[in-house]
Amino acid sequence: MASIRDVARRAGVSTSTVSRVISRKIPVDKRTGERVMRAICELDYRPNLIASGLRSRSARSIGLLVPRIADPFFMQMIDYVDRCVIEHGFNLLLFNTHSDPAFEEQVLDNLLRRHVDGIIFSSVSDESRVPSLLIGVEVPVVMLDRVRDDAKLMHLVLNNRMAGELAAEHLLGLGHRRIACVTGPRTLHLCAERLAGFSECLARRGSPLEPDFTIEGDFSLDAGRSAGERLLAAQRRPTAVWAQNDVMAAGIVKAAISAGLRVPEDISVMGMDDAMIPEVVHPSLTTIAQPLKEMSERAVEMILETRANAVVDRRVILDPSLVARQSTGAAPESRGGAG
Amino acid sequence: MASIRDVARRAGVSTSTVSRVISRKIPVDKRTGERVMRAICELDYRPNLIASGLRSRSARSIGLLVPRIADPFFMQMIDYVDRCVIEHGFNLLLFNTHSDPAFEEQVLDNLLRRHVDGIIFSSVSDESRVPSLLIGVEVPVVMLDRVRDDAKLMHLVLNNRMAGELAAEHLLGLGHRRIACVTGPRTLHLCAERLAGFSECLARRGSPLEPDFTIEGDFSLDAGRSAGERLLAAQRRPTAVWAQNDVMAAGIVKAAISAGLRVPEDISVMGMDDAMIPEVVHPSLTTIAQPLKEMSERAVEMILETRANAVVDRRVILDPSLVARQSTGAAPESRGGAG
DNA sequence: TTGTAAGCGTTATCAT
DNA sequence: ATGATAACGCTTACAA
Repeated sequence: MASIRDVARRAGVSTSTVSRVISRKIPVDKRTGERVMRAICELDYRPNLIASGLRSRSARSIGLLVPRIADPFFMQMIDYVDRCVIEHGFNLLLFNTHSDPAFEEQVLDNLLRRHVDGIIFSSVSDESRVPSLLIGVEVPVVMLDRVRDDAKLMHLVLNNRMAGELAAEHLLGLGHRRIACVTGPRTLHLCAERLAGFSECLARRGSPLEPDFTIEGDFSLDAGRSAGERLLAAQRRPTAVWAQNDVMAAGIVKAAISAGLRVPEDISVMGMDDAMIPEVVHPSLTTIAQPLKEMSERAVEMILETRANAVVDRRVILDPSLVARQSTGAAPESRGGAG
Repeated sequence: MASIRDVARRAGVSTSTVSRVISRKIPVDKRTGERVMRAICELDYRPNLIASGLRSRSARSIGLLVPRIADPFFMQMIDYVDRCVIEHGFNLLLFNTHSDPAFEEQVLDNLLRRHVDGIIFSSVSDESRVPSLLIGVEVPVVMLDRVRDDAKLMHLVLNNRMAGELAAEHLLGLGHRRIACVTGPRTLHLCAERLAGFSECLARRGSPLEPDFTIEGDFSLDAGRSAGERLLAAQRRPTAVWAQNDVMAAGIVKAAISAGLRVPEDISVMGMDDAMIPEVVHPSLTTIAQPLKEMSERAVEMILETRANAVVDRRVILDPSLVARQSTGAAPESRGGAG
């Protein structure tokens, strides 16, 4: 493959001139510039980004760490981050941490060896040592949805408490009083926050969450399904359920329909995330949407701005929003006779 | 950050010795080896993969090109490829071609500049010039699901004709005779193959596909939904539909249920791919599964073996399989009275 | 077994 | 505006 020397030789200039033509940061005489460009084309020359990365200390790539690739939410995130990263002339290095602290550390090591220009880190395990390992590092890091206040790292978090409140308000507004919640792993701060917002809002409005009506899941379809089955088996079953992600909500819907119930006529179900799942299932899921596009873009921008020594907010909080679809409706009691 | 020189200095050896200790390909005296390791730990030294990549001409990374990241099928593929790549000590560079030939070429250029160790390329557009551009290249390339016979490139394809046959056999076996098919973009060879297998099998068994009963879609939920609506509006509607991916099948299910039909009692629906969607919707989708795990692993192995100068099959064909779930059942005619 | 030294293909610095 | 030259941090002949 042709190198910058071959181009220089062919164009009758030095390698520095070729480099200048390519980077187009430093002015070059128009005629020599054209000669160089011609040589580049004739030789089908492609600058070697590895070499360039070594010398300029930037391989123009961003590392994205997610706990799970095969997940609708993270898949959307990967897509958005990728678009944004490409737009800025960078590439995406993708790492799956498998929600495993040990794996995370190994992956991090790898990442640092590759000298990426920035790291976007979405962990779903609050015990990870990685954030602390990340503090000394010279590359910009943005943590997504983590709260442990390592003020040294940039943070981009969702207002998870508000997510719970929005869900509660929506269901209360439809007349529901017997409301259940299927949470994610309770050890996750973000799940606890969502639940707190949800239950506090219910309590404030006079319909406190019953202990039997909060079930912990692991964000999987099966967790949703079995939580649904348990809730429906209760003597006085709930008329509405909020699941802390859409996949579990889909599981609950399956459990309900399998049990001969109609959604939302007999029971309302809502989810969270608003990535892919809600439209695919029937009835379409009402959900709490995360501003995933904005989150992804902000993360990339925070990194790029830090790199450029711009002044950057070190902590950004974004608001979720309600997206009403078909899976929630008026409470049975408020439509027909008393429950 | 500490470099190999710092380590060498601290351990009182040369940089080559340090390099040997790290690569552990060349024997090193046990005692010096330990001294070096200690120095590495003390300095928290991490070999720079950019520098190593430049010198050794291998950055230990594999490039994966997919037409769409935010898609259940490709998401699964990305996950499997990543696992396999990591297992072999490589990293994944992900590229979204957006099913756009122009974008593909730009992305390819980028890929070549990065001197990846191999390229796995899954395109969903047969007109792309990329494969021809790829022929001269010195890095191993594996094409997924492309048929245009550039014998210069390695291929890994699904037996798409068999996929159509399996679908037809399944529905015929359940007693269906009025059967429809919602295809992907007809310009794609793989879609044409699936349809050919499907319709030839039906014709062979005396239930040829009616022209009105094949509808072209674009693999999207909306395409499935509107195709479903059109099919259900027909005077004599089909009793079974095969969609060439699961997302469109989900759209058809939604159309059917919205029209007041039961699945599968009134109409059977089946999909293809078997990635994420079939379990999430209700009823769970019967589908034609692609052996995605095997495909992904084979692709990575083909690259690694080529790199190691092993003899490699240049063309691998894998078989799909039927996964029966709840969305298909006996034809209405064959259960109750005649249609 | 270990050290020396020459690159890998760029870019950055300093001249001119 | 352009050229010579020295890095960047590592690997790898080759020599010892």
